[in-house]
Amino acid sequence: MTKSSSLSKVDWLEAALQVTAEEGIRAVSVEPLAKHLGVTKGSFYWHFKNRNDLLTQLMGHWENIENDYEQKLRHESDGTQDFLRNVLSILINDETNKRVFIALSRVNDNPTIQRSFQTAVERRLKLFRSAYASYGLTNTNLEKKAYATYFAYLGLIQSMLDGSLASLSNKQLNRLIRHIIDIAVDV
Amino acid sequence: MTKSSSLSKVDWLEAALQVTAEEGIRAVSVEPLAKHLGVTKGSFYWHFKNRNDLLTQLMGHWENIENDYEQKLRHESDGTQDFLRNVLSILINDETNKRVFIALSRVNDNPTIQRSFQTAVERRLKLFRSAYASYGLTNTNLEKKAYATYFAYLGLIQSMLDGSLASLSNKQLNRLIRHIIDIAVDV
DNA sequence: AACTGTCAATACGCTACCGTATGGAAATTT
DNA sequence: AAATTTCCATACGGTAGCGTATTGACAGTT
Repeated sequence: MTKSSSLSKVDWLEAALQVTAEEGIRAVSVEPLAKHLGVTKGSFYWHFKNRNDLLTQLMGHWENIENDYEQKLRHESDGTQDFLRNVLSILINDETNKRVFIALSRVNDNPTIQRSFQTAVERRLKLFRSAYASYGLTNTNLEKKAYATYFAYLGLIQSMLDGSLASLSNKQLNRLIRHIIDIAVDV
Repeated sequence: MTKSSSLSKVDWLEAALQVTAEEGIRAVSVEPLAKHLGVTKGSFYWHFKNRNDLLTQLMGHWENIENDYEQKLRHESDGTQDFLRNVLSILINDETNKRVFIALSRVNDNPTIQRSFQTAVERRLKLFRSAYASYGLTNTNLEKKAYATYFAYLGLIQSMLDGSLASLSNKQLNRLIRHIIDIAVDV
């Protein structure tokens, strides 16, 4: 950010992603974002057609990040015993990933973002399906287990972010997370 | 709404609750709401101090509704075998309850609403705890099971509303819901 | 040194919403 | 019937954000 005198498109996208994680998509607005980057919106409208253009490109950026993420995950532990455990552990503990995913889930007035979110949902379901397939599950058993795990994952990360688990100590929270993962891994 | 020539505070609260369910808290705005009720905001500011006052009173209204709800639930099936099954079935199938609960979960800029949401979360956890207590669970086993069920519930209803389950047929969806409830009931 | 392209500042108009001030009609009270 | 209260309309000013138009600084090119 301070490395170059003039801003690139990627600088804007990364700032936008950060704001998304911290305050949600609605807070990704051009004037505040410009102020955050220390410029005026004159710069913004040079790089982007309009706000919606930014959001669309932001979704592309995010999907690239998620692709790399998935590649890494699969490359590291696909087919092994703790593939699912690794996947869940990372999805649950990566603060930015969690926050962006939940932020996207809250959007209800932007079809492009909603499609991106559905892609992200499908990606997670696919990860869970391949894990359970490697455990020998098939057909509806596999589907049911994949969805059950997805719901538990979604409910958990959402609760971690909305304050519902604020009364738990760190130790209790970690035990709870481990328990949720144990249930998912247990077939 | 057409029953009386002039509006009462409750008329406004119910309209606000409906908008909350349909489009979220952010859409509960005074001028659109007035238009929806066929009046101007002159009326609104007679009934309420400001928008925040409306939201605060809306939370009170909602908590009353939830209290009645819980009373009814407990009165009907507390202590019986299918208490938990009834609770989940109702929480999952009542469209308005679901939508309002999720709408409240999305608020991150209004402490009053956030407190109301936490109260609603706590109410659901308490229902689950009393169910599992009647099944003989205690201490951390009871807590873990209550949270696991809450996460599954939250993940499910959220997915029902954000379109993640749109590819499922009604039959498939109902089977999935039944499966989630079965898991919850199975101790 | 002049030219061109890149990035940004400034100024402007527009929309949607909040909140206030004031006046008025209808109902209710006295 | 006069007075008061209840409920609402209208008009106004203010803020936040979007998007456009114009100008300008600076870097690299020729």
